[in-house]
Amino acid sequence: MDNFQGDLTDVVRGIRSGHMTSSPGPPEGPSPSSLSPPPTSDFHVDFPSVANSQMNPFGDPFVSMTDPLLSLPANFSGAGDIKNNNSFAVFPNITVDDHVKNQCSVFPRIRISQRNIIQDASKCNSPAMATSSVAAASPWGMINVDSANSPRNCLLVDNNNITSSSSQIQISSPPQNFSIKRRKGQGKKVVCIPAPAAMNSRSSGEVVPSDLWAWRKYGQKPIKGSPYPRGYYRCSSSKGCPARKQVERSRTDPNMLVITYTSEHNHPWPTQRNALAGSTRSSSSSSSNPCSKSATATTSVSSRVSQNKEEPNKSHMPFSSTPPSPYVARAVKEEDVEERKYNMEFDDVDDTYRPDFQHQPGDFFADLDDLEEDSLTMLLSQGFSGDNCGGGNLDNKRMIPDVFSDFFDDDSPRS
DNA sequence: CGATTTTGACCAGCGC
DNA sequence: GCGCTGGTCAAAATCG
Repeated sequence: MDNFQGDLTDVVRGIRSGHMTSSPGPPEGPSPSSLSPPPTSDFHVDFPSVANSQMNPFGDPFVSMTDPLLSLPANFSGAGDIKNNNSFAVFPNITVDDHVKNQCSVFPRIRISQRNIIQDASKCNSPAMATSSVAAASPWGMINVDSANSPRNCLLVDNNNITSSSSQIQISSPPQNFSIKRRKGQGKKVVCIPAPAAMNSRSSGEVVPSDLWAWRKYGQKPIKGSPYPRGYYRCSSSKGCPARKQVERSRTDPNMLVITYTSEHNHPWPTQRNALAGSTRSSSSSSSNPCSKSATATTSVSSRVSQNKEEPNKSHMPFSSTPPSPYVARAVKEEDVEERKYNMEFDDVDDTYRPDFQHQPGDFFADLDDLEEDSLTMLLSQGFSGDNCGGGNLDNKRMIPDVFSDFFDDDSPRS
């Protein structure tokens, strides 16, 4: 029925069209226009380059992984569009040359130090976001926030102050927000992201942001007090993986999706076999060939991401080559976290979701070079539309994933 | 045919 | 104990 969830495609569309707040929502739901704008605040978001990702003190294997929610061809006007459309994401320019030079993280990962978290986020008012300090991460993003000072933890991007040319982007004054936290006492990580409008989904119109893991929906329930249903997903990347997530709209802000992650993945990134299993139908398993005709312009980003997942473990993922897995998802003792989080120091990142490594970090980070490059390889090989698949149009051209092709059908510059 | 989504039923936890 | 609520199960439907 009515789901007001969204997937990356819609996020992208929303960003592109400036309709991030256009999600329909039920009649009884709060009107987006009635919502108070978030406060103006300043903090920094560091987009780690390949170099600094290698210096990642957190040992986070995802640090150099790409963030589908934050990835778009910047040349679609990049900051300009963001500026005009109240978008939350910042998009890197992607070129073949960038790839070759290994200078471009296709999906830059946002990391916000707690010390940089705005102290004036009081206008952020999602109840779900209203508890305790948090440092958590999804596979596609990690943000450490101090909610002690922000009832609603938000990553807010300034319409007026975005610099995409360097690895550091100053952000302030947000129209949209993005936050991650752990729900008190439940061992959960809550992610709050702008809810895309349901524009291209399956029958129900349900669309869910992708986060590189393969999720299978196993239930949906109406939630008391909320006009929006909650979707229940489990990890389908690996059989027996306890990872769960719940996706629902914020009650107070229908434009926000609240994603609650429960339990940790007990496996590396999806294996090739299961990545396919976890992919959505819109991406045919036969489309390992990026030029496959089965890949249509309406294929969701989610499915494409799932497709991409099958690549990493083939040979490039740092945890793919050495069975058993070189890393296991960290089993967080949430009770301990709960006890600590109110006293968490700004530099305390222990609460951050991250995997443990069973091999030398240096080995892992050495692998990140390949990983970083391979991320783009995957995108280039799978995410672009047919014309680019012929191999003849790669010359320093902006490569535009066909998942974004809709945005360029009209007046958007491609080069 | 295999995998996912949908959706009603079932179960457990909690408060009264 | 009862009712409410949230989380999960599983059969059917759907899709590529």
